[in-house]
Amino acid sequence: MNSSQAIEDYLKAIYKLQERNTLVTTSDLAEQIRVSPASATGMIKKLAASNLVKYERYQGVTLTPPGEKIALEVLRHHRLLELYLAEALGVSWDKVHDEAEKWEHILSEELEDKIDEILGYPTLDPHGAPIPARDGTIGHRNLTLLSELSVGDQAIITEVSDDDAEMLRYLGKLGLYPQTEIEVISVTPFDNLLTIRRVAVNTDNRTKSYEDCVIGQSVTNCIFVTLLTNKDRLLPSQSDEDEK
Amino acid sequence: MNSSQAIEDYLKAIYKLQERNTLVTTSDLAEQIRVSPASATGMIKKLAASNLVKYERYQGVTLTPPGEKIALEVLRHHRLLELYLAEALGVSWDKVHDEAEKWEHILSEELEDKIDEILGYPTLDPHGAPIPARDGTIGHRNLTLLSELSVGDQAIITEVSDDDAEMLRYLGKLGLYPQTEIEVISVTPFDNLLTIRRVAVNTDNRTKSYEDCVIGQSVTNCIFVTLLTNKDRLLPSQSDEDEK
DNA sequence: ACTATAGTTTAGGCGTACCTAAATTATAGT
DNA sequence: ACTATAATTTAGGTACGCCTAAACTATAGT
Repeated sequence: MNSSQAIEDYLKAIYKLQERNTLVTTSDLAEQIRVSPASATGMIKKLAASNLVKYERYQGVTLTPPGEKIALEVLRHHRLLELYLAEALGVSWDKVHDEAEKWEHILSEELEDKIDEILGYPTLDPHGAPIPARDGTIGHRNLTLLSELSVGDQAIITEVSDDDAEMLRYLGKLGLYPQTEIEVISVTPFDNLLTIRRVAVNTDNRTKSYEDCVIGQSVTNCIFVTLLTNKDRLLPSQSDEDEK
Repeated sequence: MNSSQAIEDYLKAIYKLQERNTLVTTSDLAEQIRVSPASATGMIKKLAASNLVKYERYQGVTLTPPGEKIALEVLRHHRLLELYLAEALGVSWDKVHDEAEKWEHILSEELEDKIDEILGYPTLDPHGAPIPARDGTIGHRNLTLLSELSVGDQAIITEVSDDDAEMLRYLGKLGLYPQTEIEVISVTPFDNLLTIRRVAVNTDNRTKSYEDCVIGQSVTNCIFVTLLTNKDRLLPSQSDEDEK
């Protein structure tokens, strides 16, 4: 595998963009990697020449199977390392991403296996993202953004973006971690500010407490959720009561 | 600290060569780094321009204080990582060097501190080499080579070279680890083959067993020892008996 | 259908770190 | 002291991955 760090970074970025956007453009990629569009064009051509991506000028870029394979390997390295750093070395969740970003490119298969074993073959990283398996399979998830919810919706946070340390510190302060149960209390007509009610189980393990916060779009676009259906709902909501 | 991986490698190599040779030449360095002499010259000039080494054409190279500081930091990273890989991740002692070689350049100070703490602030790496302290101090050791010993000499292995995996596997097979007590049984007149008696404490913790092996110069030049004086001697030796 | 603008590519360069081949300098043997 | 040899440096070149500036396409609005 003669893929340099730069190549791995590009493939990973393309993979992540493909998860969300139908079409991955040169500028999307350039922005994600923080590189000029001209540089991205150059690398894309190189990747296409190595059959790692499919590419037609002005038409965007798509991973080929070999390209996706490498992307998933890098992603596996990254997410296993994030979890290892958090669990074994006590690195706080806002810092694991940047560290893992450096380490992912030099992690040997042998060490990866040891880490995987030590962690007990985990499937989710500290931010809730699925860890690809060794064979390159990865659990599919629905990527509903918190910003897409409406008043009264109840949901479980499944995942948060891992690449902005300051954002993660903020989310930590608000208690918005993966697995947290929330309800949308209100939405402003402008700027889509959401008032979120967070449900926390008290230390007695029987009663629950609620805490509300107001968050803007840059935050609600970082948080992925699973919408709870009526059956799943665990707390009486404003909208339920309205229906009566 | 704008020192690239290449710069760090050069400084570390110069440091290691300085420990042994009085004069570090361009070709010594080129050989150590496995680079052409021409490349070494180029990098040396660059290091000299950054005041990391003192250099005069054809006269060899010496670390300046700032250069030595970086070298010791890299060495600290390397040796802490070697020990961490061995202890926490169960990597065998012949493989820790190559892995650490990759990781040493991206280890952050924060993670280094965590690793140091987890390991209990160790002073020796798995091959017996001293780990520089955070402040850049490093325990001085006498680097007597096993190849310098004579018949009848008894010694403790203090350290072995860490950079040749195959050699380390061989040493492991022979049981020649740091802290092992040995005696030179015989030396051949040609090629300096040494017959080494290794002392092993039996599982009963009371009796000792001995095992002999014959090793050549490429092996005896990899092993550093502390010579035992008569007082320290723990087993009756051939030469002691000869003196009677 | 045409033009303004946004997106993309080409052209030409830069810095790092390596290489080989040729020229130079130092050193040791006679 | 001189020359053969070994060590070192210079000269010129490669690959990678980035950059800016300029040229080019595509697309949306009139």
